[in-house]
Amino acid sequence: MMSKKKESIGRQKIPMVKIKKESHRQVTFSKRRAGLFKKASELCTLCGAEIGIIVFSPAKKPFSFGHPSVESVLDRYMSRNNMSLVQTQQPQGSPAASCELNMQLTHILSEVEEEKKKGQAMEEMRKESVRRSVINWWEKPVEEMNLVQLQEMKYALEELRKTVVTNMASFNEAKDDVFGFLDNKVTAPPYMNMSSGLSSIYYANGNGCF
Amino acid sequence: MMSKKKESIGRQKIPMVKIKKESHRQVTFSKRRAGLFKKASELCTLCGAEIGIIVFSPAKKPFSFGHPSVESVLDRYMSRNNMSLVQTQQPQGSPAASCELNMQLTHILSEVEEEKKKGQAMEEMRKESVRRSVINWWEKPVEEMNLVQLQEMKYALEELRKTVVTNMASFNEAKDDVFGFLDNKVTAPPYMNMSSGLSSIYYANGNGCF
DNA sequence: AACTATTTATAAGA
DNA sequence: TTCTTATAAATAGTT
Repeated sequence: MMSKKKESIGRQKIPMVKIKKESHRQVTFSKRRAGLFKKASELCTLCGAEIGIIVFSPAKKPFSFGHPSVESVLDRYMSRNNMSLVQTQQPQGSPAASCELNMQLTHILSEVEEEKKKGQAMEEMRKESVRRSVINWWEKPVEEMNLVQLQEMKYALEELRKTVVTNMASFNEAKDDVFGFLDNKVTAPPYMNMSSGLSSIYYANGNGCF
Repeated sequence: MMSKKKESIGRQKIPMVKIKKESHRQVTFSKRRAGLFKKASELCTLCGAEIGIIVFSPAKKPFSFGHPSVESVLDRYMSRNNMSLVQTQQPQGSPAASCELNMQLTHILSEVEEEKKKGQAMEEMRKESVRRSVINWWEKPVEEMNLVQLQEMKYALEELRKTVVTNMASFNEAKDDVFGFLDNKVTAPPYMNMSSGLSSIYYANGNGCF
């Protein structure tokens, strides 16, 4: 056994953007689809969950995973939604639309919140940068300029945070104003599922309204 | 130096059987569901796939993930399989208001998405910068790079703030609109077929919305 | 909700 | 496609 090191550079980090090269994308799709289905199957086994997954490849080919079966999961999902629509007789207005809009509003709110967190994280980063710069400012001539930049950024960040906080408040008011009346009528408060960070609209609900 | 031993035994291999302990199972469900949705979102981004996922927790709570939307993916899957979506007609309020609101929300959603992506990209850049800085800080003046990073970030943050402010304003308008039409108790003809998702173009409903 | 130590997933290369 | 390998990412157990 000789030392034939580095036979591979191993897994490398890749940017989270669409893979350009067709062949490469196809390979990645296959691998990751398999990985996704495996994760789903483990979730079913470990937690007793029921899962249905539909995947369309970039070439529009359909793949699916289901436990106990795709159909049972989809049926249940849809009947739940439809049941709720049938049972929930709303007096007037557009309750279904309201429910959906409310959910999307909630979704947006959570995203705004996420941005706020990011803003705060970046402020932390700024502080860190400042710290380092202050420690070394006498070493480099660019430091002074850097500090000016940092001050400007600090200002921008503080403004951003103010704005976000203010608007969050008005958003919440708006939400309550518009949809509050639903709460003491037929529908339960909409349930919002977690966000994973990519898709435009995905939500589930306990009251079947979407 | 001493102590500071094993603060954690780290991840351990677990048998692939249903987790007995209820609380433990619930925690694992949450963690792994999040992981599953993240994987799905990455598959969408990297490969341009379209994915719909329905998950029922052990407690029968539904969660879903969809890109571009659960409905569009399920609908496409079902039409391929000669299944029929049960579409229940819902009485609608002011179609014009709904349409307007939907457009507003679609617009806001897409902008928030865009900002979110920007934020993520920024975060990546920061990480990369930090990583390089840590490795080479004694070799090169990282100050310059940091300056560029900071300038870019400042610009991005200012843009974000503008967007947030703009969106808040337009949403508040939208809020007033929907509030008004709900209050009006409009009795509208129940011919309008409300689809589930903003991007579900499959359910043509004749009013040009969605 | 955060933190490690490990296991698991997977990007590259063959 | 399938296999290998080294590294990135997910997560089990703990606080």
